[in-house]
Amino acid sequence: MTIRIILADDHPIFREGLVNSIEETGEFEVVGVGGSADEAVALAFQYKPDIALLDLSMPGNGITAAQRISDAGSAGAIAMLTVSEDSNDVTAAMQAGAMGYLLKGVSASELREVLGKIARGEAHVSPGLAAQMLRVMQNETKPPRQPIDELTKREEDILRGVAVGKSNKEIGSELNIQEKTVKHYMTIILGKLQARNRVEAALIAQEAWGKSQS
Amino acid sequence: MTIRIILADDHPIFREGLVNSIEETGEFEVVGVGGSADEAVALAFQYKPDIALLDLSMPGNGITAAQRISDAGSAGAIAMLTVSEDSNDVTAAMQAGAMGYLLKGVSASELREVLGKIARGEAHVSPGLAAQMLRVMQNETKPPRQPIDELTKREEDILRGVAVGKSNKEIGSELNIQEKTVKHYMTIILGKLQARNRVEAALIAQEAWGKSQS
DNA sequence: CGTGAACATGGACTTAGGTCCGAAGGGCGG
DNA sequence: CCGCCCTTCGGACCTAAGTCCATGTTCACG
Repeated sequence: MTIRIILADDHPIFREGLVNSIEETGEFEVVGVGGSADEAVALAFQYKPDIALLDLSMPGNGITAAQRISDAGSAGAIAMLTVSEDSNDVTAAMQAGAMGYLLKGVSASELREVLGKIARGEAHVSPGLAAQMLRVMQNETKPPRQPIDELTKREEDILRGVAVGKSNKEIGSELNIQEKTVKHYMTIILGKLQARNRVEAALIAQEAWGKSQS
Repeated sequence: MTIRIILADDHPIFREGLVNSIEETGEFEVVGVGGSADEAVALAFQYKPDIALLDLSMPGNGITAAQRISDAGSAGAIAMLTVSEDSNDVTAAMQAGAMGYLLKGVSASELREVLGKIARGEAHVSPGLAAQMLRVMQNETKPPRQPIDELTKREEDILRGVAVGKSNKEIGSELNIQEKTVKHYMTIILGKLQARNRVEAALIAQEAWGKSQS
């Protein structure tokens, strides 16, 4: 009983190497080969493979293909194949229904081993990537708290004006408050940001918020 | 008379596909296969191939390998193979002695055609990449002239102080000039940059010179 | 040699920025 | 109800920033 696989990758030479690597022990059979997301979805629908092995970055987007195949229930399992070690890609792939995520640098035997696991229902991510994902998830749950995050809504409104070089008078006019009030807020803002003057505050703002809208 | 080739790529599956693609018509013979820059250099030295086909981004850097093989005269010609369409990579590869630059998405027949040209002494870059390189080179010979580039040395000194939030007095002290002189220069700088105040000038400076040294 | 550019400074003055004290209204939570 | 925070504003005042007029020296170039 062979494990039936469809695969989709837009690099012909790699695809050929892949087919050979997968089939060389007779344990797996590649029943369909495509070069884009659309072809992958059609092949999955047509062949109902045990595993759909998809390139992450092919035309039409591998993750989109994974999502569509998963939604349609057209494959027993989905695995992604890519050079990307970006944990965002891994997360996105898993959320799209992939049971596995493999790097293109794997050897043929390792690839077959992982495919076997996936066919048995086990999820797989390269160990290095799994550790990286864990680190990223931990960092994301504890975003660093900057002084600029402690500003009130009004204070932020005013700093945004300062960050693009506007005078207190101009800011007051825009926000319909007195220049005097803007000054008052600036004193508070400078204190919170530990900035000595508005230039420093503007630079801090730009650093934190990205490019100013010049 | 077959064309003898060594190839180096750190992805085993791709490498296998590559060997098969190259050898399938009998016109080429892969005499050596490696996975890193060092292996490529050693193989070239050992086999003196007609063509060394190198992956740009393998361990030890494909461009470095190309340079070493070219310096040693160990191969008739060098060709790079990569996913990168970055024209800086193309330029670097060519400067390292590569006669060809191919994208990994090429078909097997196209690959063989290009290898044949290279073996005959013709250089080859994918047409799209060649056009992109031309555009980049044209842009580089005519760098856009920014107002900030029109500042005198002294004006720039002063703007650098302003760009990190320093007062005129502080800048004067650092540069051993009067605050009065700094003010004078600021008037000129603001005029040249068409900035209304020092905050705008600081933002322009940061935009042009990158991050301020906070 | 004459001229222009770059660098430096003074005077006088106005506007902008920032600080600190004070006051008040509204909303929210204990 | 009370305290706290947010928002808004006034007064008084001092320093910083910016402008414009003027002057002078040095250096490089035609």
